[in-house]
This record gives sequence, C-alpha cells and structure tokens, in this order.
Amino acid sequence: MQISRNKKLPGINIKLNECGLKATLPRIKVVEALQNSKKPLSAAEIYKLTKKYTDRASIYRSLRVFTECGITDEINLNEGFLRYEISGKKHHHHIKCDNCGAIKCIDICIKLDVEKLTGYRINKHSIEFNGVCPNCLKNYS
Amino acid sequence: MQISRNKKLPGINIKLNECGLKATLPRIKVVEALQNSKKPLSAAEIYKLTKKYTDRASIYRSLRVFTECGITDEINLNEGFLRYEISGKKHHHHIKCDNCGAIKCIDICIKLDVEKLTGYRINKHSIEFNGVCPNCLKNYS
DNA sequence: AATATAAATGCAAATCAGTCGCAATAAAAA
DNA sequence: TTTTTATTGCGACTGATTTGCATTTATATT
Repeated sequence: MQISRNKKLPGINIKLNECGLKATLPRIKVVEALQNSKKPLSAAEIYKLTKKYTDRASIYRSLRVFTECGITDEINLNEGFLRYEISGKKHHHHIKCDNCGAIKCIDICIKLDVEKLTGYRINKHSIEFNGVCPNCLKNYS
Repeated sequence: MQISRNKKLPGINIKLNECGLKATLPRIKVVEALQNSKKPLSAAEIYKLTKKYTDRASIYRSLRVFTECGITDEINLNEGFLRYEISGKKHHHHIKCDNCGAIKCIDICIKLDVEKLTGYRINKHSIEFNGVCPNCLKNYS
C-alpha cells in the first residue's frame, strides 16, 4: 500500500525504530488513532478508525508488540475484549460507568504493597472497576 | 440423567434452593468441583472434572447464576478466560505465578478508597496480579 | 539511487471462550 | 402422583483473537 507518509509525526517513527520496529503506515495509523482518542480503544474500535490502512490481524499484531515495547498499555475492563492506550507518563488504572460508558482514570495503585506483601516480582497487574458514575447516579435517582 | 443423589452434601442443595435455584446433579457437581479445588477453576477445567454429569453450556449457565447469587466469585487473571471460586467469608484478590501457575490470595483491597475518590457506586472490581513467586525467583537465580 | 534482506502485511482459515435456541428431562410444587 | 416450570444437553453460532503463508515494504547495504 503506497500512500504518502505522514511527515507530521516523525516522533512516532523514531519511537518505533527505537524499539526495533519498522515504522509502517498501518502501525502509524494505529498509534495515531490511540493518540487522538480520549479513552482507551478496543481492537474493533481501532479497526473502524484505520480500516483504510490495515486489517484486523495486523492491528492485533501491532498492539501486541506495542504493549511488549511499552508503547501502549493493555486494559481489561471485563468487557470481553481488551482496550489499549498510549503508555502515558503517570501510572494509573480505570473505572468504567456501566450506564454511560465513560472511562475515568484512577491514580491509586497497590502494586508496591502487593510486591512487598507477597515477595512476588510483579510483571503485570490489572486494577479495574465498574459501576455507576456520580452523574448517572444523580440522573437515575 | 437419573443418578443417585449425593446425600453427603445437603448443605449445597439448601443453599441452591435458598437462591431460588433447583438443586440439579449438574449444578451440584460443579459446586463440588470448586469446593474440592485449592485454586479457582476455569470453565474448561470444571468441564474436565464434571463432563460425566453435564455439558459446557450448562456449566457456563450455572457459573453465571452462581455468581449472580453470590455462591461463586468470578476472577479475571488476564488469561483470556475467567476463573471461579466458591465465595468465601473474607473478600480477597489474587496473584498468579507465571512460572509455576500457583495462585495466591491477597487481602488488600482499594474498592472503598476508589468509591470515596470517584463518587462511583462500584458494582464490580477486579484487582489481579501476575508475576514470579518467591519460590520460583529463588530457583531461577 | 538501486538492491538485498528481514520484518511486516493482508487475506482466509482456524481457534477458543462463551452464548443461544429448542426439544427433552428432572426438580419442586400441587 | 401429576403438574408446572426450571434446567439440561445438543449443536449451531458469535465475537475476539491467532495463525499460515505468499506478497509487500521499510530499512540496511552497496
């Protein structure tokens, strides 16, 4: 697929190359989709946004290597699929409103406490919440 | 399926009936499998243990109603499937060793803190860890 | 700038967890 | 014992994710 390369985002290309990854158009489009989103995206949502440039299998492959390289974070909100977001500066977790679908970030984490408590070397952890947000609570009694 | 009923566990039957559920053999076998296991089981693992008495669809249906009734808890260890355990007295979370597969319980929880912090009414939360246990760490340098 | 080479892609087929429709069966109520 | 209603077991199905493989593309090499 020979479409002119996006000159506006050399940062992405550099970051991909730093990780030993080729800066391909499909990958750049996936990164852009995530960067432009205010909430973590599922593979299906990314596909909707990037289908002109890539296919599902490639998106899944990209998300996997991105996550391995620390370019993205994988988020499990118990929806039956995973979401991804660009790995930000500050570590955080999420809470999703089951009523309106909003996803908010939470700054509390107990990884270090659990590491201390258990003696495990923790590779991965997932701290995710579902509920009803204050706004929806207000509107529905 | 007319197989003589297990007289040894009237407690289960009563508990199921209390929840408005019929105490069927398939359900009793699923509960027994979970009670006899030292770690949370996946639907596939339960099926291996109970296939003489039930099928996969029924197991999934049982696990769903059990969890709705508070008989079981659903655990998401980011394995691509869910695990279930009999709902015990004290609330807890889990950490799984990626090396030996052991699953340990953790008593810390931040549900209340998050509830306070966000104003959400939390319906569900999942706080799960993966890593390498002290024992495996010791053995592999 | 042209070429080599290794990585990545796109497609279709496969896998795997979990669900659904429905006729047959079994538990609990009458 | 009979009736009622929930539950089962089967097979087909969905939806997320993965895999094999021939083709293409980014980057290193000349």
